[in-house]
Amino acid sequence: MEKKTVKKTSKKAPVEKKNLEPIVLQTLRGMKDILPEEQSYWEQVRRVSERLARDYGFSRIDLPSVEFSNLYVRTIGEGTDVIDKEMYNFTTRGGDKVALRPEFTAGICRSFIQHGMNVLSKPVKLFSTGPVYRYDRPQEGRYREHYQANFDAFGEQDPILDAQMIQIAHRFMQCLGIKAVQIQINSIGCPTCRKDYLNLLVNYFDSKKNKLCQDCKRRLETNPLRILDCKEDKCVQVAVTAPQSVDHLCEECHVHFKTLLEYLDELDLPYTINPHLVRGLDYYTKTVFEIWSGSEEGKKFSLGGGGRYDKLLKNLGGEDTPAIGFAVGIERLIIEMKRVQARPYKPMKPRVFLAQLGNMAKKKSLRLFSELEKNGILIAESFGRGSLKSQLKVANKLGVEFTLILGQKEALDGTVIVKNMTTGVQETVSMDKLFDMIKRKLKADNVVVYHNGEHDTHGV
RNA sequence: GCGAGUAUCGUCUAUCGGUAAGACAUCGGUUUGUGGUACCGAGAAGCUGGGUUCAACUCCCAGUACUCGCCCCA
Repeated sequence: MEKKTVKKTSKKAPVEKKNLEPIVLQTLRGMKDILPEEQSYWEQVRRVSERLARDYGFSRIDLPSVEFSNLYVRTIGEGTDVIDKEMYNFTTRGGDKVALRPEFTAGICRSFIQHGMNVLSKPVKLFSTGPVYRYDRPQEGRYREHYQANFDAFGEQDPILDAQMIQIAHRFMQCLGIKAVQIQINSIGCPTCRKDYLNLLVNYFDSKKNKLCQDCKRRLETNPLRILDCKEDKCVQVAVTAPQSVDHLCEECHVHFKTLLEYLDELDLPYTINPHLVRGLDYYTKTVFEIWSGSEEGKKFSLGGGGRYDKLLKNLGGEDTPAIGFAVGIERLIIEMKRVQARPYKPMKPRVFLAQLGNMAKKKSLRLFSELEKNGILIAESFGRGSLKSQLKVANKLGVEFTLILGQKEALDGTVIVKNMTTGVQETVSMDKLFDMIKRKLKADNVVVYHNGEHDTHGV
């Protein structure tokens, strides 16, 4: 057998071969590993989102992370930051211009049309979750790759759907233990009434042009709605007295909004009408909303948002289909969960540990483990360890209630030692009685006190 | 895209222009088939690249990453 001298590896110069660039052992900027210790939060979000999706009648759909760039450009709109500054665009080897999805809705609309979902009974409710990508400057709660949970409903224009969507978003937060949220809501009308409103707005801002910041002077040309959303002091001043879209809705949009508010009142959902809420994507019509974290004072940030996009399907070449949707940012939910000390998901912990000693027992223990697993007994092990002592240490740290000890002697006799980790009492039982005994003991459930009085509080 | 700050073992934190220290965690041991404590031991770090210097982890510059603010958004 050849002996190898194991060279000490260093993360600085991992590759010694010539002509190879050193591997950078680091995530890309704005991208993050979701490590095991974080998973209890993620699991909780997954469980809540999947349950709500099911309960509110949404079918799951999973789409590629990559689509033709122009799908996003056409839906989200040129002139938006998402498209102009934040898209992960690239060209494939075949020459296709594609992009990593910056959001879900565009792809879902594409899929809806492509697969003729317009023939399904309405509303067609679709739930999706996964990573989305924006090439942005990372900071807390903002990553270049981040996860969203996304809900869309197609084919129903009744504002009751708007109300239900907001209800789901709100329930989502509640179920995660995030109680203090604000629902911000606005209506930006349909293309018809928005056109008139925009004229009014442009006239208004034009008359106060010299009081606006540089960006907003530009926005006057490109995207006047966004001036309402500007955080510059002077622009805020000007925007306060600007005409509001809710005051200039056409009859239909007005009724829609009014009815929605009635539904929300009926649901006892507290909302704030925010005439400056405009959202950064061009496809919205009528209802737009966001869910903000936090109470009155303190920092607020958007946990999720969405709105109606009644014209988008038609614009993409599909049948004229009203639709509404929203997305929540999972990383942001988790930040908020931690802030309010919400409970993450607690996975089942093994209550039995299997220790082995000696070659023969080691072989047998592999099978025994598997038999226990097949019998639904969640069990831990540390097969790689040699000494019984070190295995018991692990067992102790895991906080199990029983340890099964399988040694040379037991392996020969067809028995196993069952050790109560609380009392230290142990007994030898024959293999064929083992499963019943374990099950009985675990059901007894009277073992809660640890022998040093300490509770294992691996909460996270 | 703009502005500010930060960068030392896996984590947290020291020190120093001249050999980088500790705590937690990890692994091993304290007579070999028995866990909590204690004791002993081991492994483990100066983000990268330049410059100043006899000498740089320390000072300077650049890059990178992270954090914060703005923009925007989830």
